[in-house]
Amino acid sequence: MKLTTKGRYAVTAMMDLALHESDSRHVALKSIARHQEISVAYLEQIFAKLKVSGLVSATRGPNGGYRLSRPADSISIFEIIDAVDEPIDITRCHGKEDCQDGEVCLTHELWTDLSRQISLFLDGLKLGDIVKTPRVRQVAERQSMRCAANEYTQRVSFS
Amino acid sequence: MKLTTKGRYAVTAMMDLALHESDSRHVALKSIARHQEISVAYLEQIFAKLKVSGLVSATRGPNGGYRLSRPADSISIFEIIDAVDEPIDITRCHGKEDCQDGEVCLTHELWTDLSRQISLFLDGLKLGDIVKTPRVRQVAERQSMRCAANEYTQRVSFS
DNA sequence: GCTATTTCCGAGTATTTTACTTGGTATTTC
DNA sequence: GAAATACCAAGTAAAATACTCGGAAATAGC
Repeated sequence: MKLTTKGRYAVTAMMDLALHESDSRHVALKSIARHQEISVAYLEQIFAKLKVSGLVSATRGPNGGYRLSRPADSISIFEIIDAVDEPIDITRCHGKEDCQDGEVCLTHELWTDLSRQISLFLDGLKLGDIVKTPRVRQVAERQSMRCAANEYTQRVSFS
Repeated sequence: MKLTTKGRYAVTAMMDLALHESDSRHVALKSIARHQEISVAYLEQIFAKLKVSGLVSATRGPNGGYRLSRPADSISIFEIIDAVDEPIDITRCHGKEDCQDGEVCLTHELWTDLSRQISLFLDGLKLGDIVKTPRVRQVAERQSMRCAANEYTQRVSFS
């Protein structure tokens, strides 16, 4: 399983959704973009995949946006990353056991073991749990403060 | 910590050395290249780094080659990969906790935890242990058979 | 000494992957 | 009908990866 910034962004964005889970409102990409400093266009790509995987659902139009389609407690980090990043095996043969002349190579099992280990770890981590940690709540708080301030500045300078 | 084919090759090559640990002879890159189907030139790059990290030592000239500088039981897979692959953090901020405006981002701890997890796993795996598994021994056996056959064919076709 | 075999070294390069952007269309609310 | 949003397809610039190439230095055996 590959780990790229895309996967990181996906998890971050999903956490943003999870933080607003109770609001019963949809969250617009624009808002996530502001909070997490990712472009809307890039977020669109990411959310297209998240939607296909059934992790989020969307509504269009004003006040539209995305929401989690399942409770945050039931969504694992693994699922999120798996949805957006190409699932790289670390193996040369893509898990087919034909790394070398149709047979396994010396290190085949090593990489499959490692992959499994990573997957297990990430599958044990649920979005809901992470969002509940004090550290995350604190960061989230900071982010909304900052954005509120920015929006105020914008309003003032436009008037 | 990044995981690329370079890292895979390094581990594979080191296993090749470990398999000949008892021989008290040096193993030439040419031999590893044959066994593992990696070009000598590329192996040279990899071994340059392994040498700097003190994992192997070399002698030049005919019958020269490389050997492990420590017993295989004391060398972890982590050390090998760490020696050849750029140590990527999975974090945006390279572990500095300034991912966002000089502060940590929502997912900072998540990625550092994962990195730690992977490192621990790989550090627990010692070259010596892996080389002792039946599967590896079997694959190694196959490899030397195959190469012996090729060498025979070469000799015959050149004469 | 000569030759073959090996490691050592510095560059260069082709391919692939990543991380985006661009320019539009469709849908919905007010 | 205007604004806000999601949706979609393609293109692109930069970086990383996975190598290759052409030599130079050391060493063993003859």
